[in-house]
Amino acid sequence: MRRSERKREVPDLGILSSRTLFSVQKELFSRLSETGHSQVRPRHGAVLAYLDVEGSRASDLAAQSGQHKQVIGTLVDELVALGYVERQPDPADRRAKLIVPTELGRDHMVKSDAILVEMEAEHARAVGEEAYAEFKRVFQLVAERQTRTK
Amino acid sequence: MRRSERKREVPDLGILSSRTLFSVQKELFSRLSETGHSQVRPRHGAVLAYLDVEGSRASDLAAQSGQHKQVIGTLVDELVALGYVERQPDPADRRAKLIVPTELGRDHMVKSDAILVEMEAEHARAVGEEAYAEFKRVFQLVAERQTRTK
DNA sequence: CGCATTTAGTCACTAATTTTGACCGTCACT
DNA sequence: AGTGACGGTCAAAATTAGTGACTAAATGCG
Repeated sequence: MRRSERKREVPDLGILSSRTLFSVQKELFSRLSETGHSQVRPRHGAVLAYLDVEGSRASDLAAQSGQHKQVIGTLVDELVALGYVERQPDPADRRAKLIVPTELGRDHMVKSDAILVEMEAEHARAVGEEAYAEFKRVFQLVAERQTRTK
Repeated sequence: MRRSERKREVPDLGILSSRTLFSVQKELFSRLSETGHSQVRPRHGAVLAYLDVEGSRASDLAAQSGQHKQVIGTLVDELVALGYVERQPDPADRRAKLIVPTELGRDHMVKSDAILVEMEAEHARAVGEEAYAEFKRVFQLVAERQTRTK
């Protein structure tokens, strides 16, 4: 059997992750753009995906998303311009600034969380609720292990 | 519970895929560079991951990797310069060219396949062989479903 | 306290990557 | 022969990623 064929029939962990990631992103942002968030692109996910309603620090977002803090900086600039977040001084640390979602930003967060939940619910329905729950459980373990041993 | 905390404890499918993809890539290419393939970067994976020993067409690689064919073109240029692949005319279609791995390219392919297998074997050992096999089975279904409904 | 070190964030710059549109030659079908 | 689709490349624009240096504030320590 050809290698390309084998990769198609028995994809490795990297291929599965990559295919899943990019098609999840594609569906998510295409559906978000239908609900009024057409200006936000996947890369803004590094901020919006981890943002707290109470506000988050840029360096926390950098750590969680795995991006450099300079990247977070420009993403926040763009999201400020689009009206999704605001920069506020952090009362606990005068060096830091809190990135706080606006009403629009909170709407985006709520909707994208809901779309993700819905997408996963459809998969669960298709493969079986129990099988999907077990899949998520093991996936989380694998992701943690893999991240650690990098 | 804060949203960022919840995302950490119960990551969604996109977050899990992204974390897994990037740490798999990081480990794979760092180990490859220790075995003499230090010039090859993750993005070349779009070509090398799906390449057949018999040679593959650029447009097949584009379709399988999800990249534009222009991207495949530049990746192939770089891999040719590095001595990993050659362009040969496709006997079956005079428009097309076959991307064929050289000896060096085949070595890369064999080694990266082996490293991936090894990495997965370690996960399987940690979470249980059976659980891991079931995880892979469901992951493949989910990836297929997700790719289809994009 | 006073000094060195670390941390949060930004600025400015450079390199790399992705995306677009047009283009040529070949194929498949009529 | 004529037409539309396909395989691949070129060139340019737009987006994204990576570096080094810098300010201000917090932290640690003698």
